[in-house]
Parts: sequence; structure tokens; C-alpha cells
Amino acid sequence: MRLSVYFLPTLKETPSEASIVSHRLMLRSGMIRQSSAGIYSWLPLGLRVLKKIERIVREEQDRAGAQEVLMPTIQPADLWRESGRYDAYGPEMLRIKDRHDRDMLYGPTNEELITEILRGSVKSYKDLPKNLYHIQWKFRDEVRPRFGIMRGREFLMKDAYSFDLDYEGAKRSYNKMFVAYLRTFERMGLKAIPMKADSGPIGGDLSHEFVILADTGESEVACHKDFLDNDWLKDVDIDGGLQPTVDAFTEKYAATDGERDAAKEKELGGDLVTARGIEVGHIFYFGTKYSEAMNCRVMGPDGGEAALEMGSYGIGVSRLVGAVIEAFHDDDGIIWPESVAPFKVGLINLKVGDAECDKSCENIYAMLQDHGVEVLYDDREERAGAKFADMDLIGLPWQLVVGPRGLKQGVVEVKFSDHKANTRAKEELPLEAALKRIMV
RNA sequence: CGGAGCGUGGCGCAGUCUGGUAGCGCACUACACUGGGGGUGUAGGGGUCGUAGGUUCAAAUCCUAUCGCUCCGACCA
Repeated sequence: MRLSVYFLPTLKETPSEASIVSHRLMLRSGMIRQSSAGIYSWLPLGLRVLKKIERIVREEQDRAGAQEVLMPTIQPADLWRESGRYDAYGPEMLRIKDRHDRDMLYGPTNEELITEILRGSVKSYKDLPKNLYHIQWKFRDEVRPRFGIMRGREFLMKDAYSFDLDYEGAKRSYNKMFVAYLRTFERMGLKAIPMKADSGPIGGDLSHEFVILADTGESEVACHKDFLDNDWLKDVDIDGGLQPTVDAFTEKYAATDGERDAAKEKELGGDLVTARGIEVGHIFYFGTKYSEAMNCRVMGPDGGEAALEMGSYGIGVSRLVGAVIEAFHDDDGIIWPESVAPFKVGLINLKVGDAECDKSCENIYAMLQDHGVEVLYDDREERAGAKFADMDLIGLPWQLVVGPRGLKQGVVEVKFSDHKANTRAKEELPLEAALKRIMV
């Protein structure tokens, strides 16, 4: 993509409405634009990141055996009356009426809808298990939206729903999602820690929030220090027995704000870590709560009818964009992990109009594209400083800087922004060597 | 929903107390100089001062209402 034609409205100054760093950087780097409180438009750069995150989530869901569907944003109120949640949900739910004066709502979640789909078409235990997910916009009319995209009213969420015949099956489904979540976040460069969460009226221990640690996180969390540098995800057989893996994660102490246990923390002593956290996912077993209420049953092997055992599994897809930025940035801008970066390489032509520079950049640009490398080529007639500042702001992993001075000496500058080390390192290399480094 | 604050050109702000017909920086346009970390100069363009009503000879400024947005708290992916 040529920057001269790309819609990338970067801001030198920070808009006054943004207080936290991810919100500031998303506005400044031209990723999003606010429409109204907690509701945003996604501009080209931001949308690219959103799509990358969405793709990772999708791939890991598919890998774990979940199947993608797409349910509507607008749902009929009657469905929610069946489960009793139409009245229970409160003003967070956006209620609307259609032209026939029918009660509708903009879905804040989809348990009712998915249960209705299943009850009409799943009749036998032989049809189980099933896990269906979709990635869809949700709306929750938060009293006080804040933190930009991290806590908007409209947000993109992956929600999966598992259906099993019995508790053992439900637990297997739960474990699959548990491991899939660890993988999903890891691929985004994030260290997500599964923390014991409120399991509601159902009880039990099958409810975990996945929290990433970031200094600017929204709440205080605590966990065993082993979580910070574990490697337990290796060699997991997702179709085989996941219980040992899940046990390895869940036997160590980790708790969100409301679930913390002072006695256990005291016991841990120096092994205890407290930090700020951002919740990016939540998995939850809730048994037959909806299947009973909505009459979603199958015939079991014993000839008796049973309500399905269900669980739901959410990932805040749009929130993750902000969470990644909270985790990876410096004073100059964002530092994207390559897996979610909007482009892999930023190519800077320091002197547009200079025959050598232009030729060299055009060659590099074409070559990278031929190799399937996503490259953003700054071919604008801007000052060098402006180009550097913009590139650092949008935070691509690799920058390739081509200028007349370097070309005379047969070198270009490679700048690697390392999200793990939180550094941006520059190095002058011959072009061939530079390309080699970038393309490995 | 309780508490606080803010709406003035695309962005950041001053002007409001003490009423006199709108200003600064950045960005934008043109030209020149410049050219490896947001450069300099000259000349320009752009604003019903959130909206509605009121007071007044005169309102960004005073009064009333209303809408929007932000921050702190309680609540949530």
C-alpha cells in the first residue's frame, strides 16, 4: 500500500477525550474515529488489525472443533422472555421496536438465539457434542463507556456455545476452549492468565476469566509468579486428554479482584505477583440454565429426555486491539507483535523525487509484495522527521529506510521494533542482507 | 446512576469573571529556501462560538432550558 493514497489520518496532538494510552494511540494513528460515546468507526489501519485478531481467533476456534455461524445483531424480545432475561437484563440492553411495534433488541449476547437454533434441529444424543461460535457486533448500553475501544458500548465479540449430553461432556468442551484460549492469546504475543472467576448461581469451578497483564489494566489481579514465564502449552494434544494441561494452569493461584483469597496469598509469600489486568476472555459452564428454560432437549441413550449441558465462551475481539496496545507501546507509539500488525514492513523513501531513491524503493516495494509481504510504502513528499514519526506511531515491526546517503554507501537502514523487549533497534545493512533479515 | 468538568475553524487551546461584533499554535493551500527525527519565510483559505429561547442599543461572554462529550466512583467482554 502506498501511503500517498492510503487513508491514514494521523494526529500530531492528542485529542482531549482520550486518557488511556491505547485510546490515545488509536486516535493518533488513525485507526478509529469516535462516532458517539462508546461507539467507533474503524478506519483502514485499525480495521486491518481488527481483522488479524479476528482471524487468529477464528483459526483457533476452528482448530478446537468449534464451527462458525453468524447470528443476527437484532433479536426478537420473545426469545428473551422465554429465558426470563428480557426483564432481568436491565437498561444495559438496547431495546427497540420495529414498525409493527414488536419488541426487538440489539443483542448483548446470544445464548437464547443459539439455544433456539439447536432445539429445533438437535434431537438425539448422537447429534452431540456441538460447539458453535460466531464473531459479531454486540451492544451493551454501558452507563459509562470509557477507555476508548476497550470498553465501548458497541463491540466485536467472539462467542461460542457448547452443547453436551452430560457434565463430563461439558467439561471436555470447556477444556477444549480453555486450551484454545491460551493458544489464541499467545499467538497475539499476549500472556493471558486464566483466573478463577465468579461461577454464578451454578457454582462449581468451571468459570475462568483470561486476563492479560498491563500496567494500565483496568483492575487489580493476583497470581502465582509461575504464570509469568511458563511454557506449559507445549505438546498439547487438543483432541486427546486436556485435563492435565488445564490442571497445570488451574492448580496455581490466580484470581481477579473480586475472587482474591487473602489466606492463600499470604501462603504464597514471595511467589505472589500482583498486577493490573485486562480481561480479554471469559469461559463459563452454566449447565441447563437455558436449555431447561427454553426446552432444548435430546433423547439420551437410555431412552430418556435430557436438557443439554451448555457453556459459553467469549473473547472481546475489538477490546483485544486496545489490550495489545496497552501491552506493547513506548513513548513514540505502538509496537505491534507481527501476528497482528497492520503491515509487516514500513518502507520509507527519504527523498521522493530522487531518481536513485525512487527506483530503489519501487524495486523493494514490488519485490516484497511479490513475496507476499504486507508493506506500507511511504512515498509521500514529507520531511524525513514526519515520516519517521508517523512510522513509529503506527508501530510496524519492520521499517526499511532508504535515503540518498545510505544508497551511496550501498546500505539501507533496518529498524526492528520488538514488542517483547519494548525496543526499537536500528541497523545499517546492505539491501540484500536487510531484505533477508526482514523476510525470515 | 451519584460527583466533577468541558463544548470557540480539522486538532490542541485563549477569550467568558468585567458584554462592544473572534484570536493563537498545529494542520491545510501557493511559492521560495530547505532536506536522515514533526524545518524556515512570505502570502492565503477556513469558525451560525453545541442548540433553542430570553435580557440588552449590542451576547462567545449575562439568564433559562436542552443536547453532546469527558473524567472520578458503583457496574461489565
